[in-house]
Amino acid sequence: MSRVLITSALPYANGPIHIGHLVEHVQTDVWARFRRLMGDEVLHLCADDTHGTGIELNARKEGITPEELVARSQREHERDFAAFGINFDSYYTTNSPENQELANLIYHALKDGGHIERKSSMQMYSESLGRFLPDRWVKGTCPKCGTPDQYGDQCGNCNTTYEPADLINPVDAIEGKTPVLRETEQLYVRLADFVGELERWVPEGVPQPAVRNFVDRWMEAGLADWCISRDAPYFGFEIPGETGKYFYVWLDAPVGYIATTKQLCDARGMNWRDWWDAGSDAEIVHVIGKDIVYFHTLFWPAMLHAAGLKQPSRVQAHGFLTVAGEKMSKSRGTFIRAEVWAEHLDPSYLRFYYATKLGNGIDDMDLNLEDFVNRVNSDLVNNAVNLASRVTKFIAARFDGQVCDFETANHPLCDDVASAVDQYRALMQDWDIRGATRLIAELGDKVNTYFQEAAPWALIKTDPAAAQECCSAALHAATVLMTLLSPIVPDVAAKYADAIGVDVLGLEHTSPAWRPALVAAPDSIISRVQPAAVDAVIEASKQAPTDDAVDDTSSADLEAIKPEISFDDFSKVDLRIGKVVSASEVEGARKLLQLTVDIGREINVFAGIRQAYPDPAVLVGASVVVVANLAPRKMRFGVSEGMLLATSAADDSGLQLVQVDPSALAGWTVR
RNA sequence: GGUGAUGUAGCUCAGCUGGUUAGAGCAAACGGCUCAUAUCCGUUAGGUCCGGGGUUCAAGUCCCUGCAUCACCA
Repeated sequence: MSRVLITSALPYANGPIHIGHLVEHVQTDVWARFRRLMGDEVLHLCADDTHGTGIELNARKEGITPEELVARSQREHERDFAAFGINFDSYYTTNSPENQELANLIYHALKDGGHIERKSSMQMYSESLGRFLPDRWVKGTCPKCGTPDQYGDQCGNCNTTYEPADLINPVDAIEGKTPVLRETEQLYVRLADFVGELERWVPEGVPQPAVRNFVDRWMEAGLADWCISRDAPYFGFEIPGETGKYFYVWLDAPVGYIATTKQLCDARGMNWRDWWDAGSDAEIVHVIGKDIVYFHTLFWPAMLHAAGLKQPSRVQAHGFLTVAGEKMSKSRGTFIRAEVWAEHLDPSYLRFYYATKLGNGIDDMDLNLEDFVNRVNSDLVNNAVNLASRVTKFIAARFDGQVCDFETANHPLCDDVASAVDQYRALMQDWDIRGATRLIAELGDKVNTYFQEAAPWALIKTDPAAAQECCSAALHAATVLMTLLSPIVPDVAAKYADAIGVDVLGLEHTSPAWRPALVAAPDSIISRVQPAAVDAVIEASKQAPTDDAVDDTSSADLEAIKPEISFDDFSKVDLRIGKVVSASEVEGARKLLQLTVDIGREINVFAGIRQAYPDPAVLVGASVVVVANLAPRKMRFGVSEGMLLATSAADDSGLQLVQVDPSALAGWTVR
């Protein structure tokens, strides 16, 4: 038996859990349950990440204290994870005494080891706010390409990185006032001190080739010093021995893994050091998104090493979630909160679907809604669940719930079943959850085929004993199937277990020698996904882009106003009301729609709005605004004789045509 | 801009260190069963393995190059 401590990255306490978070937590939970199934001792831990300027700012926006914000967030997060069957041994918070104590411990170890350095630098300071400004609180014109309204760390247009002070005409993003430069002294960890140690650790702790690639490149480029302090005011832990300095949130966030262990161990009368001391025999596994690989493969192992604590046995990274091939979007209704999903759709559906897509790589994963419905209905409900249902019901109805012995040697099923268990273990151990799911589906096919060909409903008329043997073998296979499925969809497995009189399915139930005492017909285990329910989730998730006060990207992402023009310039543009006569997709063009528009005469227009109007027919009859005197433009598909006014956010999300009241007639002038 | 990943059937993906005729599931068409949640079984059809070069007796697989998509940048 091994001991495994496994974590997901700590969700930031300033927003709701959404289906993107769940990719990670489902993956972690499936794996933790898998290890438990294999008989290992498992601690599955997580916590809210609660510090930093983001929390402070959001609390201020809402008029509550950071502590109140953080407490509410934790309640909501715990509720959402529980709804999805994420089975934490503890879900704690980084804003805890244990975390402060352990952060201090690690800091002292770094300091005593001579790895902390002081450096002073000039930083942007707002006199009216009385604080230094984080990079993204400063905006101004890019010093390289001249694009206005860029953040203080990187230009969104030319991607140049720079310091906030390099911006032309910098202003703070809160009040719009001009900040001053002021000298400040900060603490840095000399990460380069740990190069030797990291070179040793990385090959064992970072087994995924694609991730290893990243890390090796960073190591080759050289490790820069890491700034771990922030000036007051800051929501976080004050640095011992300093005045007005706080730990940067990324210093104490991963320490939350240990703090949560300590809190749990204290409650259970265990010692956290049994898990985290350098000599511990426990496996420590961190599941993270690929965006935070740097922290978990360089900073974190270095910190742990300095403090004489155990480094991760494995850092397991995953890609991001897209929905329908695109980033989650509030306006498209694909920014789906866990809470909203659970209101309309069974969480097991999502767990299963993610399992069919989670491999060992860091490729992004797409939630394709049509594929989702097909996959869940065919592979889970029709294949596996229906199999469990048909076999148990048959035995309950025809054999009074009794199974009998059957010959396992040379049985058409038994070898396949046994080898499936072995393959499953190997695939899961290597984080190929998708492979394991495929294996389960294949096994389901085999058992269904066996049952179909053995046809016990016919056989029972001539040879009831043989029919019972065949059903008993099928039940054995179905039990194995449900056991292998249990880490992925525990609720489904639990209902099956109930039908065969078992508390929790375990490895012992996968033996062909095991017999249930009595087989009952199960209650409806899980029903098929209703496509209408999927539509309802999307509908319920749609919101205006500016609707969400918690999201800080709203006003910040507006495009800059263009240079001034004269009235004469403006009056050169002839805008007319147009009525859409017809609209259709353009063969071979991904973004274009072809429209015929009546502006007093009919013109042909190509518009790059297909993504916003997947069904062009809805546009017919719409009253739109057309630039009527734009020079015709020859495109690959024909000539475009006008342009339609449209609006969208800076990143093209929320794209829509500008439409006017239908009482305006075709050809009217817009002025 | 730097770096990484991906591109195989309508969809989602397998194809290990190069080796018969490129596979599976779903979706489609047809046939069969009736124990089961209209489920299950069988058959058929579906591919310029992103494009262009190259190495090799042999390339989806290796090398170069181009294109497209996605991501990360402490």
